[in-house]
Amino acid sequence: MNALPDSFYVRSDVTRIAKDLVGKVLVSTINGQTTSGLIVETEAYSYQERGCHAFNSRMTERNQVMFGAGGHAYVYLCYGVHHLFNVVTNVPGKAEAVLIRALQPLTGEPVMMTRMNAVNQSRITSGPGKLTKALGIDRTLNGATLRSSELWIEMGEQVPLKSIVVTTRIGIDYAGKDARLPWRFYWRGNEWISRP
DNA sequence: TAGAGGATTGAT
DNA sequence: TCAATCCTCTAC
Repeated sequence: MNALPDSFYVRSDVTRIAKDLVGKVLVSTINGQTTSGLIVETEAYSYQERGCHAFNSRMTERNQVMFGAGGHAYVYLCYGVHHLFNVVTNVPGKAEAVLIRALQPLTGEPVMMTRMNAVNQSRITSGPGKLTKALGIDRTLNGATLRSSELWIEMGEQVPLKSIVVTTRIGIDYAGKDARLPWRFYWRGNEWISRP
């Protein structure tokens, strides 16, 4: 394991971290089975905007992990069906996080395909709800450090800024004008992004 | 304590 | 276009 240091996560610019995470490698070892993938799509969330569960620094039982130190996992259940994985950033008290929306599989593809009940590996990690299932991530990892033996993020490829597309986030129409913030980032031309 | 709705997905 | 599915949050 060669996990990114806490200093990577404990920074004050969540959009910068979201951009920096594109090209990094997310690794899980669950029940002795290792799976990993290149991060190709992310979204940033901050207590300062309405798209975020912690808007206005409102802390609840669900989102309290976001109020802790950067470098931990925030995992929650969406629509009662899908687990979504976020990376908590910034210092304690400043609730910010980066949602990992899509991966390009690197290792453990057979394990992922089994978990996904898939006959081929096409698009098995192209979406926030899919990649958590493929990597075996669920709410038992909520609050876990990203320097644990089960879940961590490593250096991957250096992605030039011009290869990162900046656009608006998906599925947060309820956020009003904040839904138009250019806080979604993805690797230009990568076939594993969740949608164009 | 009841009721509404969601940072999605896959099938119709 | 729509149902699945259940946890969380809000209002009463």
